[in-house]
Amino acid sequence: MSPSRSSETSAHERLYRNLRQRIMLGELPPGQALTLRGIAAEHRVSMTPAREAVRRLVAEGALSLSSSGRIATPELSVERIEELAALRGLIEPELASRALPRAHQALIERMAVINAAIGEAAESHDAIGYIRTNLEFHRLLYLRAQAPAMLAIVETVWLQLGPTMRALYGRVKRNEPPRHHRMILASLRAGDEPGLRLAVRADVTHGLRHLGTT
Amino acid sequence: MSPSRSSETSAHERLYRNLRQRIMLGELPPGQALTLRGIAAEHRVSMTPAREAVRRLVAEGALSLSSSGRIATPELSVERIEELAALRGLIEPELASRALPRAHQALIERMAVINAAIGEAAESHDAIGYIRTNLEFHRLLYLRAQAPAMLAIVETVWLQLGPTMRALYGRVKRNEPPRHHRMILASLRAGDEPGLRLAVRADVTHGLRHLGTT
DNA sequence: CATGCCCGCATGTGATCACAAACGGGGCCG
DNA sequence: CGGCCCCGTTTGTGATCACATGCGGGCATG
Repeated sequence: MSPSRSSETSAHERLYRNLRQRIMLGELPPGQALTLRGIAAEHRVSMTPAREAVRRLVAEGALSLSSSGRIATPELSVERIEELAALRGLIEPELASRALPRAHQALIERMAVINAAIGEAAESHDAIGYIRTNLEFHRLLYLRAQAPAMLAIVETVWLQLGPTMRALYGRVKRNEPPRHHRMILASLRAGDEPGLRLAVRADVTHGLRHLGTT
Repeated sequence: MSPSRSSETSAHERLYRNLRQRIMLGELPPGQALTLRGIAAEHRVSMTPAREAVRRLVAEGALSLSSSGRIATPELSVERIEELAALRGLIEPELASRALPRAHQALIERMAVINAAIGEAAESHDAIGYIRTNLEFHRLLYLRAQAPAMLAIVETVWLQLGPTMRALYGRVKRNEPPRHHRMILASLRAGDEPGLRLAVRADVTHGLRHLGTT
């Protein structure tokens, strides 16, 4: 076809990034149905790149296939959510700990700025903005850990939790940033490694705890 | 086309499973080049299912694409290997701990049998058999943890390490099962949770430690 | 004999077609 | 009025084709 848009990356890569971002930020509710032809048409490409992007996202747990092959965002069971939260609680403190020696003042200030943005998103009840800035807060720290494989796995977990997080934060009306973020920043400033691990673990575990109200 | 082989699963699923197993067991050395047409021809299907299987494996880190899209098994840097080993050391003790309360006598005996098979594979210098039985030993335990998401992530890590493990075990001539396996079995029998965590962590960390000889 | 260029072929990407299955709505029967 | 069946249509799967790209071997050149 005419390469009207001469983007650097291949078509399926663009579809993949677009879908991945929408899922991770919770723009799609759990159980949302998708079709290959719909995705393809939306991006003005044929079914082939759509198939590859979907296949990739299914492999990462960001989408699920019904027994007959229909595509939808996953509807997570409570057990699975708790398991994914446990994985976050296992890996993220490790990433934070590895990032701590490299976390300079400038980084901490940038994190504080993002934390303020989280507060703004919370005040205006912007669920997607809240999720996005919250993930940015964590990712900015973890990038300093110089551990790409660990970060990739954590992002996969975030991806799987995306639709559920949206449903969760859409219900719980927050007005302020997570309380543990201040503890994370304080521990970073103090160079307090055990405190940082605890703060990160608490932050990660806390948000996913009130699920009994489902 | 004529559905000559009426297998239950779709074609790309069969290709995926076949390739995944070969990679995880270390049948392919690091840097081994593959082609879509080659994979397709080997399984008597068209390129389409081969593409989807490869895409899925790339998403899991089992295969890597060059900048021009060529397919090969990944050649891991030492840093990445250490990171993946750290992930194993983080998650596998947790899985073992969760499996412990459900680990009955019958399970422990089956693990002991597999451990003997590991010894046989080691004696006959059967690298692939060694890797396969070793993973079976761990998987059999972790299945009891009732934590499918964690198990899936650990298996992804195993998958990424597959070609490297082959290169590793092919060089180091082992003659016996990993020494920490006896500690794992003993901790299981004694119901000793902290000991189990330590034994698993040691087992996982130990095997990947002697990399300086590269 | 070493080195760099060049062309042919292998390879991945995307589009399109054919087909089987299953979803779902409308109508029929109890 | 409710439940069930049936058929049209949507949807995923696999095959095949056209094309751009880049790798690699062979030849010419210094």
